[in-house]
Amino acid sequence: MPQYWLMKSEPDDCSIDDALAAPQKTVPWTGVRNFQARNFMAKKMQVGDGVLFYHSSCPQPGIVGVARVASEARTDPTQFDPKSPYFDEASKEEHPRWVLVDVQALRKTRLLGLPEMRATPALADMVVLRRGNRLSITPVEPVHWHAIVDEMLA
DNA sequence: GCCAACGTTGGC
DNA sequence: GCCAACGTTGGC
Repeated sequence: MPQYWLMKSEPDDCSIDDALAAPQKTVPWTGVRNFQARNFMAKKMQVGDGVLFYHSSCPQPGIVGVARVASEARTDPTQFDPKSPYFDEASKEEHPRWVLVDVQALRKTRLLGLPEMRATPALADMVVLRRGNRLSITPVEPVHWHAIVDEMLA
């Protein structure tokens, strides 16, 4: 069964346009430093899963594209790089703490902004809309995936 | 810049 | 194992 995910990226760091411009339209999803989000990648994601590409921490937060999980989880090399903002001193090479998956952008969509998401009854109980949610990766129910993707790709 | 909300750390 | 302090996320 395919599963669906919403993945947040700061567009200053990696926007949907950046992902589409990358080789094979594929970018390594570096920098996840939250155990719950990590566990989604390490234990739940499968190649081919659908991804809603979300821009966060920007003037117009919201869904901006559709992507797919393009690799199994593997070690995130930035945790070992002292010059990286994602460096984790406590993570040892023989026991890496953080993983990433590759994400392949499929296409850009119109902006489905956060206010519009909140105003859409069919999306009311999406995990990402729950009060106080800060997870950078959240599972998406099939009903929500289809409500969004069917309309945006129509 | 502010602040709500949540995660992590560390003392006990 | 509890919980206060601190740090981070992310919308506004």
